[in-house]
Amino acid sequence: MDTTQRTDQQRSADSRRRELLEAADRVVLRDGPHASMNAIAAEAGITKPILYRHFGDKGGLYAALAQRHTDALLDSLRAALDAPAERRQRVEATLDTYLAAIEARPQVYRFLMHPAEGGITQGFDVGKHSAPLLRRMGEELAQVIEERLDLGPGSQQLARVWGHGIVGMMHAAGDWWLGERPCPRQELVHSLADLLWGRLAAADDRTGGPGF
Amino acid sequence: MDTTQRTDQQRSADSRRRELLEAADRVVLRDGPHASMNAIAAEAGITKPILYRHFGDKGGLYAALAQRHTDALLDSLRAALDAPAERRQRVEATLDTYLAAIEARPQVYRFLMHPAEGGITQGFDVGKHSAPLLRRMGEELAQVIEERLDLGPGSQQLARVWGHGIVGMMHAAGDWWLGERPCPRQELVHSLADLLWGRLAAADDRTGGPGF
DNA sequence: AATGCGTGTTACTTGCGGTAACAGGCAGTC
DNA sequence: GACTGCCTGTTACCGCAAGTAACACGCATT
Repeated sequence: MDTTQRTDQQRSADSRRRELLEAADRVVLRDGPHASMNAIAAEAGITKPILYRHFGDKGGLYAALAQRHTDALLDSLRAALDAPAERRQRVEATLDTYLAAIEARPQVYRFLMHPAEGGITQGFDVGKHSAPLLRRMGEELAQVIEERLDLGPGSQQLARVWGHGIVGMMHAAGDWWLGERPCPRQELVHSLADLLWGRLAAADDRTGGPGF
Repeated sequence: MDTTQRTDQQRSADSRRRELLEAADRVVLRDGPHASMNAIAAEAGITKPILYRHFGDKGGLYAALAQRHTDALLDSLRAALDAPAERRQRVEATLDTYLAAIEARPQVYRFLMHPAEGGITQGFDVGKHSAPLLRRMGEELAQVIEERLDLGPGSQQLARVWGHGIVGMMHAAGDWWLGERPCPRQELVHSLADLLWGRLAAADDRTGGPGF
């Protein structure tokens, strides 16, 4: 009766959305975040208004697109973070997972980090302007840190600061590395882990006066 | 007469640019990075083509605008970094300077971090998509680290990784903090410095299994 | 047969970046 | 004094992309 019919229609509606998202994905990965709605519609074999009916506006489409990739990346990172190993091993594995991901698919990475080119964000939200991916990674890492480490009083606050800070470190270093490729990935991972392991504080001053 | 006239005209040519930049500054700070060229021209009391004659395109205007603010911020950071004090004191002072700056003028901060909304960047430059401010801060910090610290072999590479990494940490944590204001600035500074001082590596596992 | 409803279309509006093409003031030159 | 170049300024336009009616077909339900 209605149920079967409705289910069919529902599924068609859902899978249509998927198809549209995949078409959008192809276009965005080919043309960059500046891909026009017309281009995406053409790739999907349809016209603009359908996209707008499904996703509201360009921001909605881009948000849906970003969520897919963000979810996928976060899953990999969680796996690396949950592996049974020493703490430093886990940190390095997580860094390496992230860097391998952005190395393998730089276009996806670039798209995820520049969501604002799609969504308008008219209200001038000071702060919170970072890519949602960064925020989500920061919060996830904060949660893991707070669960596993004994940081004394104020541990929750501290864990969140560290979560966002470490993610930012990873992001900025990765972005720079991706642009200049100054060293192999493993070396970058090791250098960053060294930084987190306090080698900055432990280093000796250079000869001549009080050091940095 | 001639001289005064000529001087007037010359200075008008030079300072015209400054006036336009200041008008653009007002509009961007009021309306956000989405300010239109028409709006900027109106604020300056002129019309669009003049802006284009002075700055080429919107990206040029925004670049000129960004450079002013970036230079100013970098000057403050250099001052904090060069102050005569212990290493940890300097690190904290630099973090605090940066955070105080973004706290005091969040609109400037937001504008500096979103340059891509102005310039088109059609060619899909993977990597190098970060705000120029981040890159410049990273490079400056790398230079200071390499000058002052004895890091053994590969010190230059390591210093650059750390420079960009630390800047990214500061940026991401600052962005998150600016959005949520979960704690006073001084506490954030202290937490980040602790992170750089290896407290992550030194922390004990929480009871129950191998820690993070 | 008639009624919704979901899917699709064409054709339009609005707004922005960017660009001619033209108009006036004010040097210096014959 | 008239002529030429240059700088500043204008109006009016092009192209393009986001977003929106308004209309049209297919198809199950009544």
